[in-house]
Amino acid sequence: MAASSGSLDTSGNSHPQSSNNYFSFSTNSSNHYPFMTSSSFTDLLASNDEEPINNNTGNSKLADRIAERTGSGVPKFKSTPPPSLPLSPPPVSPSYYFAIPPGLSPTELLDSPVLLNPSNILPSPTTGTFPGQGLNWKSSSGNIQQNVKKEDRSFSDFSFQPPARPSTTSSAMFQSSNSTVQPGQQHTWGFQEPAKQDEFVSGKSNMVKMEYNSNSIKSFSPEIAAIQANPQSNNGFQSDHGNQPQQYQSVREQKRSDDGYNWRKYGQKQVKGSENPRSYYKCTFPNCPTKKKVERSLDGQITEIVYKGSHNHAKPQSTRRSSSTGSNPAMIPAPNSNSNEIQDQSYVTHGNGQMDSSVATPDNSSISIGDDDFDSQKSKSVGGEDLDEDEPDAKRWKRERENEGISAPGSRTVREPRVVVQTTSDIDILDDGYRWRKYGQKVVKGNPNPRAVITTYEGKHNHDVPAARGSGSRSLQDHSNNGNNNAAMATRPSTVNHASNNPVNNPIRNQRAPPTATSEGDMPFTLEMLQSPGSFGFSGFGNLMGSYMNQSSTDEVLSRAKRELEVESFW
DNA sequence: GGAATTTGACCGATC
DNA sequence: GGATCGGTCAAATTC
Repeated sequence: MAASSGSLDTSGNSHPQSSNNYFSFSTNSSNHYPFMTSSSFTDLLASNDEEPINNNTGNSKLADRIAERTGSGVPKFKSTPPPSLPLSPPPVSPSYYFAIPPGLSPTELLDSPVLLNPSNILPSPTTGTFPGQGLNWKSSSGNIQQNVKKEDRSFSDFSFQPPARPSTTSSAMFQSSNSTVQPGQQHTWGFQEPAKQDEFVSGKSNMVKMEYNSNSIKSFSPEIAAIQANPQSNNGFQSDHGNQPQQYQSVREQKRSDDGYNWRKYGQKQVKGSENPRSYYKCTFPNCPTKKKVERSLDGQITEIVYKGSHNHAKPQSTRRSSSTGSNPAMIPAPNSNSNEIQDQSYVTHGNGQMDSSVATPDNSSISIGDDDFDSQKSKSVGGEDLDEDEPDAKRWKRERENEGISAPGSRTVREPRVVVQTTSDIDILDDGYRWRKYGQKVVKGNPNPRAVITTYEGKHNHDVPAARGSGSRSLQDHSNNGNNNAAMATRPSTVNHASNNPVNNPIRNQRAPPTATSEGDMPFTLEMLQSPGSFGFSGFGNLMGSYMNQSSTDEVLSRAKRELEVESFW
């Protein structure tokens, strides 16, 4: 099938054989899933040479446009071997990814309606808070002007904190600085070197001093935050402070979570289809049924977190964490504090200062970071000396990956961490006419847009669209059905937020195809969704929550797609 | 010595 | 009914 990553049919035609109809980076007809393969961003982008993204505009290739905009060319996660692994500076300055196109300020970007649709923002499954609230992201574009200043403040608050010294306490991560972002100012992205990381996600400065990461992490587990702030974080970026001795926490040191709860590891298993060991944790609170699964890459970085169940107790005081690891006061913000604007972005924080309310919701929510691409992909870090502690299997994995050319020695394949709150009952009828049970939602790490949504479609419907759906969706459906079923799948989603089309933000493009996906028809694919109707459609700032917008016509989709493509060129 | 982690074994679900 | 897999248990180990 023409399952293509992050695709949107902007041509109005459904060509099963032509995956590039859908904003796809997949241009190789023999490989419709480049992001699931060893292809690097560069490869993928380069592939546009053959089959440029079909935006019907004849625009320059994305890679070229990126290069034009940035002057730096397309980041080469794979093809450009890291100079010397973890301690070296990133091949491309993280700030590079924050290049704002001339004439467009961060504020303007944030003012994009796509950011502001609160209906699309789900509460944290563990905190019940709404990430967007913390950022004061407005739900109405009509107030943009009035709120510009406020937006600016919020933006700067969560994002562009100058790097503090590594020894700085984690509060730096969430400090609610009122400093104004200087457009041209260079900021590190939270690749802060952990002065010390004796907690899994300790509130160290590295944890979420992630100027860059804050965007993509703020709504999620601090584990993720820590991971992303980790110099070895999944983006393959490396610390700007790379001259410091490597002080990454050991596996054992990472056992504790700073999501505010205490967890006890009760098992670990190597799951099939993933090279990463999966650890099982239980909440240590008596009778609390909450569990979580954590997958780590071989270098110890979390690639996925799955929460199961909900806490039946308030978040414990941070006594243990305080004593054990130099707790991060900011991780448990004082209610209504200014810093909540940032802290709300983290699972461990909650603007209302209550955890109970939040923990009551998980069963009804489903939020994830990462997507099934990542679930199934095999990419892993293989280039780091982190592998010193690898077990034989890990070494084997490394060897296999190298043999497969997945990642050249010394290079790093990135993988997004994923947070999933498992759910037993979120069913919605979406605009594609089908009833969907939402089980996960992802944020692309490394994506400046914390709300970018990638919806992964897996398999294909074995039934018709349920009746009584809007004409718009029917339009899409009928249209999609003109092709084969597989192609139809690609067009069913009514929205596309191709945040992942952002070459900078598309680590998933490096992902390999899942081993279980043996046929095109069964291959999972992603559609990055445009967001709310009338949205700016800026992929880099798309609304994370709510993958589907209520558009009612294909034309509208196409129109947005075009706009989005235009915006995409910023990246 | 206690607490936490590790890890092999076991169990249930699914194919 | 057997194989496989994910999840859990619990003894051993580590800190």
